[in-house]
Amino acid sequence: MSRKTIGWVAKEADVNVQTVLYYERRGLLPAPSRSMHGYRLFDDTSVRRIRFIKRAQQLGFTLKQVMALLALQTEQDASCAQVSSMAANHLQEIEAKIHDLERMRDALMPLVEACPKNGTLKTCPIMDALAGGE
Amino acid sequence: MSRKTIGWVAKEADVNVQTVLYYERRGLLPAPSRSMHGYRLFDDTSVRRIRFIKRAQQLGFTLKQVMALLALQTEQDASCAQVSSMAANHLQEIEAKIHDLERMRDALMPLVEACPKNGTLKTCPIMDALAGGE
DNA sequence: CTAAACCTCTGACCATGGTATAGAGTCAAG
DNA sequence: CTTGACTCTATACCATGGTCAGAGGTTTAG
Repeated sequence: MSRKTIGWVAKEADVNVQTVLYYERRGLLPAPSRSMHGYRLFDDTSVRRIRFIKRAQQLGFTLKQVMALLALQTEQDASCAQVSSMAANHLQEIEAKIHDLERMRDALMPLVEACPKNGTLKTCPIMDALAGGE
Repeated sequence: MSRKTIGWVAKEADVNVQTVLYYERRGLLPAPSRSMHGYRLFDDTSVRRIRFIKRAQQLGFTLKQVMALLALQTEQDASCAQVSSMAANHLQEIEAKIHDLERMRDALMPLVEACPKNGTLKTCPIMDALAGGE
């Protein structure tokens, strides 16, 4: 397979050219080889790597965490347990965020329901709660 | 009640002095009056305002949204319905975020559970999923 | 009187995940 | 040979919610 330009990778991986450059800057993609005139030369391992990043992002991993996952991927003695541990940690963070949001929802929902929606601010239970109920 | 310094407000409202300045820069707090020597002079309406901001933040409102709420608060003809509408919108956003996170959790959890935690990366279901299962 | 402790101001910096812009060089089709 | 599309580098910008640094003025206790 002949080596392709950055535009090709971007299209294949369905990201912006700038994003590929950004990932390279961030160290998520290795510095690619270059053509005579300094053009980056990629192949489909780069495309697969970007897709890996995107899938990890869909699972809520930050680029920093993805970087750690990618680092494991290239270590030959990396174990499944390390990946699992990172994923389990991340899962806990996700659950914590869910709980935070649920707490917000549970605080806000009764206020919205209690709001008559026709009065002034003085009788608004939402504003009242925000003002501290004083 | 005598007017106090920024340090006093910060302490009363349990925020950083810098944060008070930041809120003023962002327009969440009005430009305070000044002493002879240019020092900001506050009273407890400022403290109450910062506490309002903090409570709204706890409900997940961004500073931009808080600004809108505060703007309503000072309009005399603002209605409860406007507040309610903002809150209801925000509630929907919260629920959307919860669903996103739940989707992540539901994708990640079976992978973590399926992971034997003792193999190499080649047999790791998590890595496999991230690599696209190819 | 002096030194510490507080206050002021502006502007830059942190992480996050990119996007945009400018000026210059290169490549391929017509 | 020209034109348009692509690439290069470097830098700046977006929102978010602050935090920090530096240079200076003020206040207060000893």
